Amino acid sequence: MSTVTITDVAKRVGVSVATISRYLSGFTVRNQEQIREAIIELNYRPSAAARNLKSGRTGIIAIVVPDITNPFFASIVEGAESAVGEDRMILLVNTGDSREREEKALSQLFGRVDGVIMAPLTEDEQGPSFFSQFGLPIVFVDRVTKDGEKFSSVLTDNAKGAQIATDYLISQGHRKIAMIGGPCSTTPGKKRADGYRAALTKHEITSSEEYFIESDFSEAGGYAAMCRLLEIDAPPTAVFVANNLMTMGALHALRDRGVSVPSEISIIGFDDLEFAELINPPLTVIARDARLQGSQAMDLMIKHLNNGGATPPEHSMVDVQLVERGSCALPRESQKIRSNKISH
Amino acid sequence: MSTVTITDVAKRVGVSVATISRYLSGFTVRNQEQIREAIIELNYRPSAAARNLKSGRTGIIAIVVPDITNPFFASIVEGAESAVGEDRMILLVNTGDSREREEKALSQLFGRVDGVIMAPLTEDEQGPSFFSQFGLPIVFVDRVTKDGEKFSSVLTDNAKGAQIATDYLISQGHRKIAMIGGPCSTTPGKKRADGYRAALTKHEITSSEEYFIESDFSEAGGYAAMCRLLEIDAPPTAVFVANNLMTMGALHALRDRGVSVPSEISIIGFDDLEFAELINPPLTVIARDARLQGSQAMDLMIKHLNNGGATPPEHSMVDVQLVERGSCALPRESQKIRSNKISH
DNA sequence: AGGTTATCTGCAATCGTTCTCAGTAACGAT
DNA sequence: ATCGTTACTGAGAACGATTGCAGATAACCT
Repeated sequence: MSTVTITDVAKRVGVSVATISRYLSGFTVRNQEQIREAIIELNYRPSAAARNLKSGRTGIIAIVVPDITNPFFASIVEGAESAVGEDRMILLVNTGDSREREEKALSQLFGRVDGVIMAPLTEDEQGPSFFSQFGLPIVFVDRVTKDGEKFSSVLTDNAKGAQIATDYLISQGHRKIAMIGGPCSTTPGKKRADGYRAALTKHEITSSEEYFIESDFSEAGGYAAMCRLLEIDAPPTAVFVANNLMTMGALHALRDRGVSVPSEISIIGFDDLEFAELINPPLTVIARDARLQGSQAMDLMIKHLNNGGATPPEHSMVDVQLVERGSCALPRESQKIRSNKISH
Repeated sequence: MSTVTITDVAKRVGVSVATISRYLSGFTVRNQEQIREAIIELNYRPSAAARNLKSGRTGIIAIVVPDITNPFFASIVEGAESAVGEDRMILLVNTGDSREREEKALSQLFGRVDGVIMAPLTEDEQGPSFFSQFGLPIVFVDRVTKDGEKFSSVLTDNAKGAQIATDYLISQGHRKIAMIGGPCSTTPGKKRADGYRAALTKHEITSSEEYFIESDFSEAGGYAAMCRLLEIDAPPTAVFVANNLMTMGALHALRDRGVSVPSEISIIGFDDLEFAELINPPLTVIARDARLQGSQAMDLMIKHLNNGGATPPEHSMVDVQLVERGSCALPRESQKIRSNKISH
């Protein structure tokens, strides 16, 4: 029933399929009116599959993210969607932090999409040719792989953000500053750790390695990490948490343990959350514009595609910003800290 | 370069394309080994477009939601994704609460996907044939359109949820109970309002119409609605807010106005939020399993597709549940409420 | 009227698969 | 040697659109 083709329309009007095809692609043809009517009457819709086969393009751009329930990635998707334009659509793939699914997705995507915007799981994909082998235009967003220079990318100034966060804590008088970091196999995980360490070094603060915990960007990971930090003999007076989900986990842990923020411990997160001000206390964070990252990535992709895929890779960096709210305060008087030390 | 076809593989091995095709679809053929090698060596990948054209199926299921940054919909997507299986993919479309984009999406989707799981914007699509005209299998999730019975659906027991919420407030002693509702043109908007009113009626509470505000499910809408409620001469002692985003808006408004929860006003939300416990006070909500809704919708769709599209519509309902935390309390003694009135 | 463009048209090839159909080879049974 | 069966193979027609080419029509000029 619903399988009306261009041939049906042509027959109805009494012209050849070529004429219908030309009408559809905007050429002026003789029986415009009748064709238009016939198309409506028959409820004809061009077959996307046939068009794809002939033209080689699909009009679909995939966006591959590790976790769509992370508000940060949701915003990236939203940003990308806002920039996609009239004649293309987005195909979202959520890899659920699974390497296997990421690979499968990528190979399945081939031929179904014109390009892929992706936040890869880790930097160490197998060899630099892993992505190239698909011959698909790729734009990296938020994260890159080892051979990331070969493709366009839109990143955050992660190191700077981490440095600002750490500087801020230092400027408040903290010296025992811990960090709950993401996997160092990821771009943000590594760069944020770098920034944290750089800030400490700059202020000549030597920090115990106990204070740095490499976690996994998940809420559960943040929870566990914070628990570990609380069990250290000389617990930190401030913690920089490297992403939103882990921050939530850390706050849950503190809540469960009855540790009050910021009077007992200061917390600064990375990535703002819509509800950050509603939390008790309102959360101080390093923020960045996720929607912008998404839209920039899409812009880059579209530019590339419209140039016939002949553009050199471009790299863009979005800025970060300290949003001061109420989760950081001066450390408890040095008294207590010292007594802590001594008791050690 | 990257356009190696089945013919190339056939030539390489010295057999016909038919043999390669058969090999690909799992039949036993004579030169399995050589074919496998040739495919790898040439890096051959079957053209999805050609397959689609031939078979009429794409292996893609679309999921259309109004707002992907709403954690509820993000979870639905995640649930659907978890149930999609090996041989199919999800195409996500975010309509951004725009009717126009919803329509455009639907017409663009035709032919590119095998089916659509969707949460329609409003119930009043133009005529019952609006969706039928596309001849696409549809499963509604969370919301339906007027002709919803014709398609499978996975809904929440919205009325029951709203009733539980309102009953709960009543049982705490509240009588001045307001509701910030969603658009009554949507399924959840309407049903939740029904449930609220039913609960009031059941307890013979006559409520001023001022107490019911029809908002738009957005954070800004919730903010504005709460502001209006606070300006009423006899402000409510408790508010049932009909979705997560509006609840956040309402809480922001209360925070900005310095109204404390729950001592001055009780708040109960609909839909849980991951950070609901972190809020001050922890938010009491009506919760439901969004992931389950997503996966059930996907199951229904897959079942339908695997049966050659010949299954009758099925309707499933997921349950709701009261999650008691700290944002509801006994109303302030009538004293204070009266003095409030007088001072006004 | 005849010639020259300028437009529009239909034929047919093409995109990369799948699938039907007819055909071949191998092998055991008669 | 013939037959039937099994197990595979290749040729070629689809699927539904786009597009180069050449032919047809109309429009314009001299």
